[in-house]
Amino acid sequence: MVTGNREDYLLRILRLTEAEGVAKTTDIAALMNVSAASVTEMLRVLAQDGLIIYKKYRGVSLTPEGMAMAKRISDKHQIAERFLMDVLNKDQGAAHEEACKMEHILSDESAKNMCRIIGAAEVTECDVCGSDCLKNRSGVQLNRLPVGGERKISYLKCDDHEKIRKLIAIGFVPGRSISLVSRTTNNGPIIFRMGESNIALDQDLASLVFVDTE
Amino acid sequence: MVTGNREDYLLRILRLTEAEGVAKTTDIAALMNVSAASVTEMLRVLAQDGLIIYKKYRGVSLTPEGMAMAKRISDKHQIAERFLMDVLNKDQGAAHEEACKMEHILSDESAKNMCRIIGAAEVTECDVCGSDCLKNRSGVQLNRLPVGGERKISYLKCDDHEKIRKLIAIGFVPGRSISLVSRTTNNGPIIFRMGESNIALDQDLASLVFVDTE
DNA sequence: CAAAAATATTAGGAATACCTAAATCTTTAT
DNA sequence: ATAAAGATTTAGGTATTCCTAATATTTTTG
Repeated sequence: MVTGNREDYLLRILRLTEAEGVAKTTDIAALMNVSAASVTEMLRVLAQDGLIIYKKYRGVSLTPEGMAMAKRISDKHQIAERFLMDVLNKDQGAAHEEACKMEHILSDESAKNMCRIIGAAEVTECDVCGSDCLKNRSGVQLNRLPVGGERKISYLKCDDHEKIRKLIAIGFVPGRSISLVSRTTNNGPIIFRMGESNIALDQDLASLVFVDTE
Repeated sequence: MVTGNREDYLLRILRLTEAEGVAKTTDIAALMNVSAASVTEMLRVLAQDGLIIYKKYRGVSLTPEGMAMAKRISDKHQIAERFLMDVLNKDQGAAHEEACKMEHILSDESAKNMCRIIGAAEVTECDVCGSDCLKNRSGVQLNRLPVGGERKISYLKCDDHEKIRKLIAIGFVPGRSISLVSRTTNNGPIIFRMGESNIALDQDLASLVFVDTE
């Protein structure tokens, strides 16, 4: 069983490997705020679990499984951190802190849905979300929808946190079905139907909402 | 130091106290999926920490501090659960599961901001959010409903995952309209009407379902 | 190329949280 | 009222994860 604690070690090892090529006991210890002896002990355990390759006195590297696990956690951290900043209004420092805890408990599904909401082009290859994460996503802006057809909201495009929050508060949440009722000429508001009610939305806000193609 | 684990115990004790007046070792053990012996051990620790009042063989109750802490966690659970459903599109069961983990790591600030997004409509005193939260959605327990009047299910109160899942499976989902058809004497089941059908529900299950205070 | 310095590991413990089995206390039923 | 049943606690262990001190290995440097 891989505990949150072990996940933390894995993540540190990933970061160190990325930055330095190898992860050394002392460096891990420093980053984890733990004694070197504790690190050695944990390395043995992780090696036994097949997550790292560990040679005494020689530092460690991740096995493919270990790498996959670490990447997954790292992705969730990124997603959570952005979400906390963009949607829950936290500053970078606080968001990072909280993301360090969230990364261990966030379900794949929730992470994926957070991704849809923040929709920024920042995290590239994301193991959690697969291909439909944050990069080159297809989708149609709500304001370009033809009248009538029902679509599902795919994601909200990060532009301005305040607007995102407003949209969510109104009910524009990924996964929901929506259809365009009518469009005024020029740049007036557009009328949508979602659930039981009609909603008017300004063009500029509507342009932040992307729905599934087709 | 109060770990997430201890917080879980505190929360169980709160729920049992609310439902039954006292929290007994065996009940706690059953809800936590842990041996009675482990519970006894933990109760000693919690008592030592001043969070509960514990008299051997006599069950426990929360001290003011313990109560405050348990309430705070409970509030965060409710907020996280609703947020996961309303914003991240999770179904009740999955949202509940994940909220059980989130409740321990969610910062006050994030919880408050979640409230702002989801809780604009329903309000009252929540220890985390102060005045503007969703605590007051807690209207009336289903088993206290007068015969006849139609109400909407507001939420299901966390007590035990199995029961919650059972209720959901039967169809007790927030938002649905329900009315009390008849009540047997004593502690027998209660008959409700929901949609096209009548449903019998035990008192203890019914007490977990809250409907809007008209 | 050794000795000093830096790094890493082993040894021996501590705290938390869990378990089973046995003992003890309380409740229930005859 | 008392013995059986039920609930709770104690005793004795296990697994994780952390610690300090002592030991071993590697690297650096005079």
